[in-house]
Amino acid sequence: MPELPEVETVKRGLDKLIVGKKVLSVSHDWPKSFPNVQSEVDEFLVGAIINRISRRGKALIIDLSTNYSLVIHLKMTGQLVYVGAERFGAGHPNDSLISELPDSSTRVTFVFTDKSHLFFNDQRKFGYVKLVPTPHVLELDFFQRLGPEPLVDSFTSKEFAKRLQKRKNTSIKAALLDQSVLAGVGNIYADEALFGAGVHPARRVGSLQKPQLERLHEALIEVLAEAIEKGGSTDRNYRDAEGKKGSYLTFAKVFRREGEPCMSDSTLILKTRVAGRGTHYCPTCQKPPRGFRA
DNA sequence: CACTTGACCTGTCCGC
DNA sequence: TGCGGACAGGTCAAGT
Repeated sequence: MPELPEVETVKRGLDKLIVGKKVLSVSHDWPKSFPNVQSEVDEFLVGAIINRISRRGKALIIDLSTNYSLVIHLKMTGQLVYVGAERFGAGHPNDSLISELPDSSTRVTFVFTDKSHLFFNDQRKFGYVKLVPTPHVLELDFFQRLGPEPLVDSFTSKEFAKRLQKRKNTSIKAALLDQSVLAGVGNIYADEALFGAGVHPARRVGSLQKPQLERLHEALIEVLAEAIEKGGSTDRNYRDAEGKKGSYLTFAKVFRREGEPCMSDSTLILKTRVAGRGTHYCPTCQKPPRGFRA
């Protein structure tokens, strides 16, 4: 479940690993994972040089020298793992997960001219890699709908409150998961930020007072920034560009911690369902709204 | 328009 | 042990 911190971690890894490389060949076997036709691949991807990597929300954008870009969404189980050329030479020692690739979840394989590889793995096939003319990337519906990046200065508490206006009658958790309110938050960081702010996930957006919104705004930024520092969260599938797990869940205060004592007051963490998602919270730090039953 | 639910997929876990 | 079904949760389409 790559969210903003995981995608940012992959982005930073790819910055170091593949920028400047030239694409030698590309193979793919699942149309939804790579919807472009072969002629586009031949013309705009094979032979292209990787110019620049960026992230917007949970999506990665890889700009190529052909004025095309690869738009990549990892959705639930996607991975982008780089494997250096030495692994494909003779007699090189095996190295953990990387020695297993490609595997049964590999959907797309990029080979660079120096023989290094980039694998797009995606067990559940929800994610995609698509080749789009660079000038049209941000015109894609996905990007058009996206709200602001939470980690830029212009994302103020005031901007946050304004964005929440159109979601007044839903739960705050559903609003945080709505990518048009802000970009990049998913199930893990929604729960963590709500705990950090002491706000119950089922609270109606319209019922929150300004100080609570300010605390939530602050908690969102804090949680996302700390998660990037820890290399993101690995629940099961997530890996960074070098095939390594993120360590944030070791530090998570509520996510996947049902039945454990709250770090703040030792009340047992509960798990319920809000906005159709598994939702974790401390019932005393995050006072449930009237009428809420777990 | 606001909001919720189901579909897209597959691996894992739980109960029988 | 085997097997069906629930579950995991990001986004879009379709529903109320």
